Amino acid sequence: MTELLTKNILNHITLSKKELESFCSLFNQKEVRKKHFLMQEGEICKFEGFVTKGLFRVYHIDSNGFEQVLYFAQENWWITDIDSFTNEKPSQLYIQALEDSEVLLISKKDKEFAYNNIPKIEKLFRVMTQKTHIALQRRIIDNLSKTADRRYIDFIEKYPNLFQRLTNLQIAAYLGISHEFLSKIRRKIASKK
Amino acid sequence: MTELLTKNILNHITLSKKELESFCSLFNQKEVRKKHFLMQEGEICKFEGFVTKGLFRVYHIDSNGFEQVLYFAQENWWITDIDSFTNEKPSQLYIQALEDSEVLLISKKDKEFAYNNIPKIEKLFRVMTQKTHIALQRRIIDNLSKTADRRYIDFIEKYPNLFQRLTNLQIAAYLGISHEFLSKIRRKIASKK
DNA sequence: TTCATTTATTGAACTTGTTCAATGTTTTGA
DNA sequence: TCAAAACATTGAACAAGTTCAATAAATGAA
Repeated sequence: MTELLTKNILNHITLSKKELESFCSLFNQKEVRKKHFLMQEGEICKFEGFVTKGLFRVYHIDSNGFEQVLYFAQENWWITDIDSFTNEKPSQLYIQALEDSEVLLISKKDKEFAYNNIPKIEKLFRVMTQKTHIALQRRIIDNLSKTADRRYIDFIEKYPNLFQRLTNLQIAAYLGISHEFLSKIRRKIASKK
Repeated sequence: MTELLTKNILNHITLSKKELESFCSLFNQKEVRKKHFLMQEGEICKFEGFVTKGLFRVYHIDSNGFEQVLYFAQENWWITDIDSFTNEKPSQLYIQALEDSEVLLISKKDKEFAYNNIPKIEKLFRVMTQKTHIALQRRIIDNLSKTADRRYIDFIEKYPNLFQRLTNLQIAAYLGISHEFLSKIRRKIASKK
């Protein structure tokens, strides 16, 4: 059950079998059916999660009622609202399953326990946060410098697998454009081939 | 000389006087004159820096020759190219002083030393990276959901001090718009008052 | 299987932002 | 101090992206 998780961890740092087991035992599995929410705006995020099956979207609804997708999380990805979780304040985000999904959840208390008792866990999350940080910087630059068609093409190339599993509505909300405009981009690309 | 640095650290975590001194002694001061570069594209980022005087911009030049500002760093801010520094690969960023400035620099080797010998330093950088991470997420959502005039007004309110010290060219490069359009936004705002 | 719901496409009118070129203003460094 | 350089503003023509409304296609639950 935690096989995918241990593989993921060993990708970032090295841990003894004992440490791994000790850390993994802190997680609880949860099923989330399609369209159901792992978290909604206003709640305080009580967990950090690792997706073992399915697909989630993490999004925000702005004051005009438009949805912006912060990221998608499929198998082998971590999900949380780091702001709400860390600072124990109400979240501004929704986390919704786009397919029948399964996650392994760790509570804040158990994560603190791990920080204090398995020193390398501090490093694990520093390294992971750094990697996400780099990806976020990249995305900011891309959003500032690239047109929507370029961002769409890049998205397909970077996440061919996600592209298959997502509707155009979801992709448009990630790219920050209307789905009608995405449709026009798709037509333009198709006509060029 | 490291007074500002110690204050900044204690803002994130608690450290004994001894640990603080030991950590701070790993930094070297460097002056960077206005318009000079702390780092340029293609170099491998050898440092993590803490600004004690002046102002820097961290930016990227895209394939069309346009500049995108990732962030500004004034007194009390940290600067580095986290991707280049962490993964020891050529940077895609420029770090330039916009005023006569001073930074405290720590090398990768000395930072590793700190990680291994002052356990809480691991926590310091995890906590700092998390905070930046939250700010980056916020900015992505803002860039996706807000129009340029809104982003400009928000920028002024959030960084009144930076606003005073920056040219409109720099602010436009941060907001992701042309400086001509920023000029038109400014006129519109002024006429409304 | 069916029909209601969600998703995708299209066109027309509109808004937001860019580009280019000209002009005025401020800063700076020799 | 003064000329050159950098910065800021403006207008006109254009490109990128939105909105709204209508229609078609795909999906899903009973």
